[in-house]
Amino acid sequence: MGKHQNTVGSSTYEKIKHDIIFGQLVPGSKLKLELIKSQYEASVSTLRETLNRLASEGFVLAEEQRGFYVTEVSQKDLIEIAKLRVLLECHALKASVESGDDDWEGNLVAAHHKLQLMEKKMIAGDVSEKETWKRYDWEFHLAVIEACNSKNLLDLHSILYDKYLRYQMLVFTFRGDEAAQEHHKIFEAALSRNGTEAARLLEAHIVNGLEHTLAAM
Amino acid sequence: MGKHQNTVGSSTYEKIKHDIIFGQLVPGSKLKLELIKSQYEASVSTLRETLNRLASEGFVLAEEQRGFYVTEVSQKDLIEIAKLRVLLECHALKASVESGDDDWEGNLVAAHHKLQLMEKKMIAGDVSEKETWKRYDWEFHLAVIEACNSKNLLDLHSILYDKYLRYQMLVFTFRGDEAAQEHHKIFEAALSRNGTEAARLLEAHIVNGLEHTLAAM
DNA sequence: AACTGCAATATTATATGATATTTTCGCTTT
DNA sequence: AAAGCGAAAATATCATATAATATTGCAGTT
Repeated sequence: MGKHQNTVGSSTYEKIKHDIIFGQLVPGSKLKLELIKSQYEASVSTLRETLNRLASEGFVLAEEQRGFYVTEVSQKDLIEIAKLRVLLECHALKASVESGDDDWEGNLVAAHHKLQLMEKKMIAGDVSEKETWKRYDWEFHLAVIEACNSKNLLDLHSILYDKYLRYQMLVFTFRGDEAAQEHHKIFEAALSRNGTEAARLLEAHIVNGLEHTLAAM
Repeated sequence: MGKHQNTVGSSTYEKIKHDIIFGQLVPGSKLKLELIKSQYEASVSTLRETLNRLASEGFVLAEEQRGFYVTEVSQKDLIEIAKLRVLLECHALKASVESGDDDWEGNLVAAHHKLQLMEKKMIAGDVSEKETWKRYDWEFHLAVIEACNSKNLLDLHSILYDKYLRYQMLVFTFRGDEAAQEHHKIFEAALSRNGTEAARLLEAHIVNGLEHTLAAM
């Protein structure tokens, strides 16, 4: 069967990135090679490859000859990231809404539907599936902008989304019904091809999330 | 004398990145580890660290278990990069012009002056210092946006600039007087704190460069 | 006694060569 | 042609050696 099996490298990459985003690895802490070697069951070389990748993306700080550290968090950094996300995601949204085809619409409807179901569960009090919710939120936001026709833009956005997510996870408190309604409005505006309005709503959505997170920091 | 000596890792990173940007390593070609090992005088592991970093930044394509390739070039990719550069650099410019202080002005004046001198030489026919010109062009563009107050934005811009530069180097033909005049106008508008006008000029500058490069591809 | 500078030591990061997997490619067979 | 089978080549991983940094302890000074 074509089940492509992962390399040690790619799976430790996923694990460490996950642990940084979800706060298992605390901001500013040192990633001593020998220590995380046992933690992640990989050799030093493999870990260094991983940490170098994460350093390029900004999740890890690589200090020449002094080792690796989990990137620090700060209010200033969060604000920068939120602003950049607004800039890139709104831009991508407008392009996407303009050129999205039927496949795009179908995918968007599906993503919104799944997210909505998940949000209903969470509003009802079931917070057990934090990670699944995160995935659906990501898939929805991606579905909206996916037809923007720029791989470069989608790649940059993906990293920014993860950095933003890290802050949300840091203070994890679900915005609940509010966020769900914002998603729904963005969805409707995008589907009716009103790019300007959808972008306005998306900006508000991100800024509200930012303020929510800042307040909890 | 605190001249901090470079690690093998960081210097091979610089070398390989340089060779990709300046076309010594041709787009699409395979980077066989044993082969480049002798070329760059580093061990396999060290090279893998480097190539992983470059893959994160998009200069190298890492194919799981199949090795590394110099990222392909295409007109579509160039257009995407130019558009993103416009989006990010113009945004940064406006923020920078609004909040730049006296240090910023001083630095900008110096950078513009040096660039201008270089451009005069090149217009006079001396194309020997391509790399120095590149550095001054970079320093000028950076000086303009440096006061934007967002490290995240500057980091993203830096990578985008290098990707754009790679295309310029690929077809290297100096735009000469035209580009020099555009730089000068951007400089004047920025210095007189006219952010909107400066952004308009910057966009035109990038788009003109794009068209020049596209035409030569 | 507290402080400074220096040397010895321990710890950690970096780099390498060797080994284990996996893929690629040419050859044979159907 | 297409599929199957190895040998050769390339990649991924590891354990270890080397080089750098941090820490400790001690002597000399105030």
